[in-house]
Amino acid sequence: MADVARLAGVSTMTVSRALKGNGAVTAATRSKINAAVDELGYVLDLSAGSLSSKRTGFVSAILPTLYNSNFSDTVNGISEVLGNGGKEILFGYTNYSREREEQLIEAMLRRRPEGIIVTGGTHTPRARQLLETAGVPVVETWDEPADPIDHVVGFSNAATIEDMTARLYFRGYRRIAFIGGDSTDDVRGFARRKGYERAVEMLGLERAHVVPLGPPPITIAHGGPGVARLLQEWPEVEAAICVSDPCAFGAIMECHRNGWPVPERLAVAGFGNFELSRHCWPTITTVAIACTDIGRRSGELILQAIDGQKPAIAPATKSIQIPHSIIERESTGEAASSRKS
Amino acid sequence: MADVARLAGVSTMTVSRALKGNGAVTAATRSKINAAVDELGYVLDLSAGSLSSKRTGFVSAILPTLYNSNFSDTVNGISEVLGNGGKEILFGYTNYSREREEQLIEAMLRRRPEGIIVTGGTHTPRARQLLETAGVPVVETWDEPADPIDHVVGFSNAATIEDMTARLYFRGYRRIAFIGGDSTDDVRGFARRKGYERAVEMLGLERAHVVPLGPPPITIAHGGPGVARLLQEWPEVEAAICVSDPCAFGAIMECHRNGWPVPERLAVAGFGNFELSRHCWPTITTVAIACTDIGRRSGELILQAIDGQKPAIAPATKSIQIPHSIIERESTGEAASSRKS
DNA sequence: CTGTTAGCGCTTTCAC
DNA sequence: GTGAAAGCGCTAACAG
Repeated sequence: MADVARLAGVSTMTVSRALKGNGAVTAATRSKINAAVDELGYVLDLSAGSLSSKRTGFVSAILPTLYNSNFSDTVNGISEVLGNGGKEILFGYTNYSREREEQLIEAMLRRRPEGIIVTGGTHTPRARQLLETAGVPVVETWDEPADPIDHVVGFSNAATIEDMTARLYFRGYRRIAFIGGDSTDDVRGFARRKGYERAVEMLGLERAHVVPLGPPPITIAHGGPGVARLLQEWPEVEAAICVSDPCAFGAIMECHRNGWPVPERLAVAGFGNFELSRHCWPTITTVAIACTDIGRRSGELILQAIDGQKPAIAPATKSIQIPHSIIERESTGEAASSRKS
Repeated sequence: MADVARLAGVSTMTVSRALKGNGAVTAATRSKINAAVDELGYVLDLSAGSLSSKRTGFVSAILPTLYNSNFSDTVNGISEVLGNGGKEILFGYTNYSREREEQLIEAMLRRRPEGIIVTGGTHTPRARQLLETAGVPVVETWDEPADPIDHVVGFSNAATIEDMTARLYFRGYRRIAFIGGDSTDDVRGFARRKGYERAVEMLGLERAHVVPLGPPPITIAHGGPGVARLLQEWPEVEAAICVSDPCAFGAIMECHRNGWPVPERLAVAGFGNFELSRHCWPTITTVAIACTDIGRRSGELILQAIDGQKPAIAPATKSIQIPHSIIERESTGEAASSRKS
């Protein structure tokens, strides 16, 4: 920067102001500086700047996995808002491990993020403590933590599947099973299963049946074996709710393979409204969440909190509810009436 | 850090050494320091450290999209190797826009990465210049650039589809179409289409037929309309090679929907060996690339180059070829013989 | 094995 | 609108 200043015949301070755009610099000096910048191929060094300004321009975002377009949507939402706010995002993936999350949080804290977005409301004690004492706004997403650290942008995973179960009941299904959601490592899948069980109880259904799939990530590959096991364990089952759309898709493909018509032999529903489910044959009934909005709202909250910190008035902790909706498609269609008739 | 040093009764330099792990520090002083760190809840500030040491610990990785598990695999490979090498990764997504890539490169350069991994070998002139003058190792991946900037970890997209076309020919198919690959924005898809056309010519097939899908990203949604249009434009077609697996999947689902048996009425092949294709019904014939290896090798190259720079001997620019293989599955199975008989 | 000194490249703060 | 001085929090380099 000193070189640029010398070449432009000004001080480094003026160069700094010109490059940041906001500072008050004459058009003339500005163009001289730009010329010098171009000639030297100079690129501003933000790491030096952030040391001095005490604002790194980083926000951390920690998510479970790269391989889930629901989370990718959230990432997109975060990027969109924070990008416009001039922040860069440091992404980290936990692979559904709380220990890994703790490590990631610690690693990111070393980069002095101005805000932290995490997925879910359960963390290791140390992770929680790190987040609480980090001194920057924290947003927990995709869940409704019992005891929030700071801000929350989430929804009740249990409620979504309660709704789905009720909807299947409404369509005439009585023997409804759940595939997945047995591992506490997948906080959200676990909550969905709980929602299923609660709904079964409230609707007074004869039986709740859960097919365990083990620890996450649950992928397409889990659906086939899951549905095969379900039909063996409970041949009278009429409908299966899968912990997620990819799992539902795997289940449906297995049904095709075995000549079990969907939804006539077995209705299948998923979660997440993945692209897959819209184009699959049959199309898959699912729970739609505004995943991108989760990211956007989280980003907005962080941005506000960063700005808000300056007036020495800590902005009130916010909890934003993201709505969900049941999308009924072919995989649970007309079946109920036809099977009854 | 001064606080920690005071509490532990040592100098900041000793604290710095203890915290980096490598420095020579007595076990006794080290434990005193750790105690002080824990008591104060101190977390090292890497941005300050990197200013001083001139090593930021960052490596940039720029990819086309979040929504493609092939690239996610590459991201995973990069993370794996660079994580072990003590580097953090700054990810950026271009959404297949070269302008966006240029912006990303510039933004990342401001963070002084120690290495840059980009996807593909075509960049805007300015982007190319930025990469060339960045003074850090650059790896181009997923392609075989005609004029590489520095290192390359790639493969010939054209060759993969030449192979696929030849394989279909070998299986008896003669009327083979290609779906997608019409947009120059998708460098790799475009190359695949070129491979198809070359193969058609070399095999002396009667006709090359390409169904255009427009600019990327090409998703599942494109497959259905693509195949419908193909069968209308060229009813005699026997096999379709899709620019990617998701597209092939969409095509197959459309076939189901219309009662066109796959592969009996139309054989379908894809690219990328997505999880989808292994579990779909029918399973999808595809090109498998060692995507994770692309990431791993790129990471290794960067790591070597960073180390190598010190001995003042610039390490030779390397070009690593990633192999591909054709995986034949049900979507192109037995059809040829049966249709001939 | 530990401490001292200097300085990384920028921005803050204040003066003009 | 521009400049000078000081310092952000750490580590390189050297001395002991």
